[in-house]
Amino acid sequence: MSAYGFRKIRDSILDRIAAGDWPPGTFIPSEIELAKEYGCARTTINRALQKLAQEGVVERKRRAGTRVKEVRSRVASIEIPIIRTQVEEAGGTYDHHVLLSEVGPAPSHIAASLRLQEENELLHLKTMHLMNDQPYAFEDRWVNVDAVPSILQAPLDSISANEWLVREAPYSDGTMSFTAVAAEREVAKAFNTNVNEPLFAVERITWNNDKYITNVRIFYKPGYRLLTYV
Amino acid sequence: MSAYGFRKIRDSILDRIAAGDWPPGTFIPSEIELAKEYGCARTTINRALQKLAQEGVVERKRRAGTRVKEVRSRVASIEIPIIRTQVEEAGGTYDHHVLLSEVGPAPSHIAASLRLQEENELLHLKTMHLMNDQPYAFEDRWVNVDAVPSILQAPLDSISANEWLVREAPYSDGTMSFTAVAAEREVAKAFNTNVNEPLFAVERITWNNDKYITNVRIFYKPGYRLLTYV
DNA sequence: CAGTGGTCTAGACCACCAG
DNA sequence: TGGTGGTCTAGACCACTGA
Repeated sequence: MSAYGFRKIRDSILDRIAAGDWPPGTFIPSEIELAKEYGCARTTINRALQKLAQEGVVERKRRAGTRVKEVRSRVASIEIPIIRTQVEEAGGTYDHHVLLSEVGPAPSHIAASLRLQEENELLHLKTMHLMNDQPYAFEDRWVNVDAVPSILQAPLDSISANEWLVREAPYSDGTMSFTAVAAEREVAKAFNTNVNEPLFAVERITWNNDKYITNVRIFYKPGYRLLTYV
Repeated sequence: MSAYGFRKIRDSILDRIAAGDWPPGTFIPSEIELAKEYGCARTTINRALQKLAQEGVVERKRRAGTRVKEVRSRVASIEIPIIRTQVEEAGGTYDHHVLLSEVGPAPSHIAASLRLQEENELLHLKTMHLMNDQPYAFEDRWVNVDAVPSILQAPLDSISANEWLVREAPYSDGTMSFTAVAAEREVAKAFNTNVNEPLFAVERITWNNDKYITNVRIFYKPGYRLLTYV
């Protein structure tokens, strides 16, 4: 429960919005008025309202004030942990097998996603992550060897490429997308399931300033569900 | 650019972490020390460090201090707009068709997800959302009539149930999850695709205090991709 | 117990922008 | 130009928890 301090005020204001005190599109009283009403410092009100703004409930503008959003966007914060952590926090034992590790030219769609002009050599990795010795997630990764040459010496049998890259390229920025895909033969076999089984997939592209580092697709086991905590 | 105030300090600390000043697993100086070093109030340092914690870069514990995370988790913020907004912002024209609208008892798994003890009557809606007259998303929704009795009089042909609920029954909380599912016959037909086609699905349950309002599953058209902006 | 982060206060200055 | 939110300050008290 968030029953103390600015959280309590945030909850209270949210309740009043939900109760219809301030219908969508209308303005909430100013921070100063609310501070008087709640008998607290303006800073505390400010913090509560900033939280509500971050959650997509209200919009705030200087001079104008704080307005209840007409259509409340749903903002979800999703934490994508390292798979090992994910497994261990679920109480399982983690392991992984490298199924493929070879250096070669990239297929055109991968090269395009990594903004590679020339025909760079990439490290192609396929890894199965296991939870309690059962298939958990299948990883298909391309690493730009130019950006991270030392990847070729990494002990990828004992540490996953993901964790290794996080250590070597901690500044990475990137994009992430989620899709549903049909299991191709190789992946289906790895999961011991049927071809065309729907799989939840995450695709990440990360770069460091202008250096594109890696493109990875992770296919989770059938039935996987990504939860969010609003 | 975030070149002023606590953001600048956040950036500076992040740079120093990346530069190796404080390797993963080690502790950052305390807020008081950093405040001295940066020549600002402790509150400002606190804010910068809280931001880094929220971003998954550091872990903070009372008494212990602030530690650089061994493995940096990826935190993504996902904004799920109203479907109409989603379509219109993509430059398309929006429309929707109500395929089913009936009141009746809930199947047990729906009743369970809405925490309904008795055999409440629920409004069951199936809606196809269109973009440029093409199927875009299929919505399967159950509404707790007890919590929102006026839903029965809503003009759901002209306004989608989603938008109507947002206006009439602001919610305070909810959960959201993402999965990949195989299209069942009805949905496949609605999308004019094959049975068992993988579809990206979002399930949302929302409530207001103790009143459970609605359970909705939205199946997006084949190939749909949810993007995040880190 | 002592030191850390979590939070609140009261006051201040500033950037912004609708009127 | 006045009122709004954005942010900072200096100080304070508290909750937690490692030693």
